[in-house]
Amino acid sequence: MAGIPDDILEQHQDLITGCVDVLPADDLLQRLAWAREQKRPLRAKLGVDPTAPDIHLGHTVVLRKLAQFQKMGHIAVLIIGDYTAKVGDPSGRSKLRPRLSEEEISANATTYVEQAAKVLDMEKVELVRNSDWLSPLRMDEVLRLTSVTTVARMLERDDFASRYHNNEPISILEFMYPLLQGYDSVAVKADIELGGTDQKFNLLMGRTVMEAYALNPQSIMTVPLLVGTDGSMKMSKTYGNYIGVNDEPNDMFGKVMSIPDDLMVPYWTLLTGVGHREVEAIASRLQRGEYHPAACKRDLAERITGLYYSTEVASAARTHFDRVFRDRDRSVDVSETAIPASSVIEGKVWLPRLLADLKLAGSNGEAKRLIAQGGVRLDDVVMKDANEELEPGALKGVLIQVGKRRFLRIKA
RNA sequence: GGGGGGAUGCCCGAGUGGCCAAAGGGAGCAGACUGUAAAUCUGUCGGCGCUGCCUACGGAGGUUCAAAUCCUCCUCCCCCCA
Repeated sequence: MAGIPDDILEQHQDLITGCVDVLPADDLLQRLAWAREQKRPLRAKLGVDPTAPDIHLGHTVVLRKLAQFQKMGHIAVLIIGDYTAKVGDPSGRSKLRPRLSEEEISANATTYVEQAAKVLDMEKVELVRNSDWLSPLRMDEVLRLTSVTTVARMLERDDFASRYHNNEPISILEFMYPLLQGYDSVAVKADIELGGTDQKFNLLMGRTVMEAYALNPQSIMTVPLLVGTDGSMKMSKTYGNYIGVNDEPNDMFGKVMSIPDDLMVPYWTLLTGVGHREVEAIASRLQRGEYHPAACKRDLAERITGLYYSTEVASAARTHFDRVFRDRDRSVDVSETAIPASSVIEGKVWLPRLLADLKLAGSNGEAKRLIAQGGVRLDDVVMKDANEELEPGALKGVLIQVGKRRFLRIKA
């Protein structure tokens, strides 16, 4: 690349690390160089629909990418899709999305911004809502939008195509979504739009729309979808395989520890902000057996926890984890509770009911199964009899353990 | 507008009158093992103090000793033709 300064090349390398697509080829590099020459920052757009109240680490992957632009002096344009949330993005969906109410959307938007602040410098973010420009659109403008593409092109898209072929519903409304998202790019005059790989179609549609509006079509960058703690499906609250940015430190640490080993390197790459050279070093040391997987995962968990809390808290979470799970030290801070009145019948406490009442089991039946499987301990003694009747007095101060990680102490 | 197909447990998906609380897989949970809440293996997986009872196979009725399975109507979805 003649005439492009080394530090721009280095910035470019940093930006594309972790990305799946950066299109068109070299466009980003040209823009970075141009921005340098013109002393004008680029406008990097990220649109998010406030469809869920909590954000998890999966959402932070693209936020971190946006934050990188921000750190390089470019403008992070964060669009809250309060209008598009009502339409519902069909991306990756096999079903129609439920439409959200205004109240839900606005509440979600608020918490989203709060949580995004853990990754982005919100002081410098250009924060806008797309209802500002989408809501007043006139019908003739909408029709102009619908004419920029064709049904055939819409149906090229994977999720539409598969739904179409699997006899699953696609509403016309859903066709509007990519067009509206593209119109957002027109409204904010985006140089670059970021998104997950599932957004590729929408991002490319943004280029089509921008062209139709006589704007220089944006560059697009996609980041991988983060695989959740189960190791197979994308991280999502509905799959229950997520790590929330608001999770308690011990929980966050523990959840990272529960990921399959194969996920360690992707997590280092996408979630830690650690440079790509360092990640490569970690990966090769792991592969050569110079870095113990358990140690690597602890370091990862500590690193991630530290990004959302202080390094002291993260280190405490590590110590806590080691004591409770590795060293099986039961004596650490376990919450205390009284015996619920509903558990005491005729002066006796029937163990399965107690476990169910304390939410340590979903039902009496489940509690009985847990006992039968040897998963219930009272003060470290495995309980074997599901019909155990206990005196309330004898339970005072007793540590109840269900499975490996659920503990509760009865108040003395 | 006409014709045809479909809706099953958290998810996917078998089941076309009794042996069905419903195969199989996934997720979840537990145990063993360990490097950890990885991996692997085993068990479990609607509720009820449970050799039985209750609730459940889109919704409401009906037939039958007996219905996820048959009939009627309704809701929603898909396909084909126009």
